[in-house]
Amino acid sequence: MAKSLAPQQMQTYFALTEAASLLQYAVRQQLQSEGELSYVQFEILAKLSAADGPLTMTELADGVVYSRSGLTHQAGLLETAGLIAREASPTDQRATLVGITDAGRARVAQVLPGHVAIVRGLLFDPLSKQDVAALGDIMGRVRDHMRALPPRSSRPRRR
Amino acid sequence: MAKSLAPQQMQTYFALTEAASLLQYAVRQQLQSEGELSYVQFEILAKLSAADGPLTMTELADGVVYSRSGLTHQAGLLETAGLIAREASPTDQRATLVGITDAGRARVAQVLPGHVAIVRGLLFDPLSKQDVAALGDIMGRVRDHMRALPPRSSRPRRR
DNA sequence: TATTGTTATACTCTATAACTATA
DNA sequence: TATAGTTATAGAGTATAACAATA
Repeated sequence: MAKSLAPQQMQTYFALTEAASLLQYAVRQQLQSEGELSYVQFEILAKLSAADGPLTMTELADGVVYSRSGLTHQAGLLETAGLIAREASPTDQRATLVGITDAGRARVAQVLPGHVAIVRGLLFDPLSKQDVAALGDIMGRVRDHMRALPPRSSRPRRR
Repeated sequence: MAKSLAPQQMQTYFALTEAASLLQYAVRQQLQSEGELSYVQFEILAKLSAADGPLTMTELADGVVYSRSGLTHQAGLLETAGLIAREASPTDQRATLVGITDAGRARVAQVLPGHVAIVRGLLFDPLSKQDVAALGDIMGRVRDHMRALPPRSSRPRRR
C-alpha cells in the first residue's frame, strides 16, 4: 500500500474538498442572511419537512453530524423560535416526538428559492447533463460506501 | 428559470453534500486524535509546508475560509505550540511573515499517513481510475467556476 | 486615506459527563 | 441494565468592531 496518493488522486481530492467548502460557505451565508438559520438548523427543518410525521430525537439525529446534547440544544432554539414542536411520545414514554410547525414550513419555503439559486449557480451552472449524471453516480457510490462503515449514531455512549 | 432542481440534480446534490460531510467528519476526527490539530490548523500548516518560504498573514488567509481575526487567533495557537514562527517583514513594516518550524513540519508528517489512509479508504476505495479522473475533471471545473466569482479575501472590510 | 495585523469581546457550535425517567 | 433525552458546563471556532502602525 502506497504511502501517499497518486497525482490524479491528489488533484481530485483537492478539487472536491475546495469546491465543497466554497459551496457550503455560500449556502451557509444564504441560509443565515435570508432565514437566520444555521446549516444544521436547516437540515433539521428539511428533514422534518420531508418526513411523513413527527420524528423522535434519535431518528432526527440519524444522518446529522451531531451529539445528542447538541441536537437537544438546537431543538431548543428551534422550538423557542416556534419552528418545531415537541411532545411526549404516546408509545414510548422516554421518547420525544418532534414535528415541524406551520411557521417552520414557512421558513423552509422562505429560504429554499435562494438555496436552490446558489446551488444551481455555483454547482450546476458549469456542468452538462451528462456531468451531473456522472457526478451523481460517482458520489452516490462513495456515499453508500461510507454509510456502510459504522455510523456515528450507533457509537455506544461513554460509560 | 425553474424554481426547484431537477430530480437528477437533487440526487446529485444530496450525494455530494452527504459524502463530503462524512469525509470531512472522518478527517477532522483523525487530525484531532492523531495530531491534536483542527482542520483549519492543518490547512494552515499544509499551506506553509507547501510554500517556498514564509507567507504574510494576508497571503495565508487567501483560500482559507477565515476572517483576519480568526487567522490571527489560530496563528497565535500554532505559534504557542511551536509549529509556526512569526517575524516582521523586512520589506513592508505592516506585514507579518509566517513560516513553518521544524516541529510544524514534523507534525504534518505525523498526521499525513493517517489522513491519506482515511481519504483512500473512504473516497477512493469504491472508485475506478476512470471514476477518479472523471470526478477530478468535473469538480475541477466546478471549483474554477466558483473561484471566478468574487472571493472572500477580496471583500472590502466594514467601515 | 487605505492597508496590515492585533486586540477585545461576544456569540455560536459542539462535546462530555452527570442526571432523570422509562423499557 | 440499557435506552431516550435533558441539563450543566466547558472549550473551541468564528466574527465584528475598535485600534495602532505603516504605506
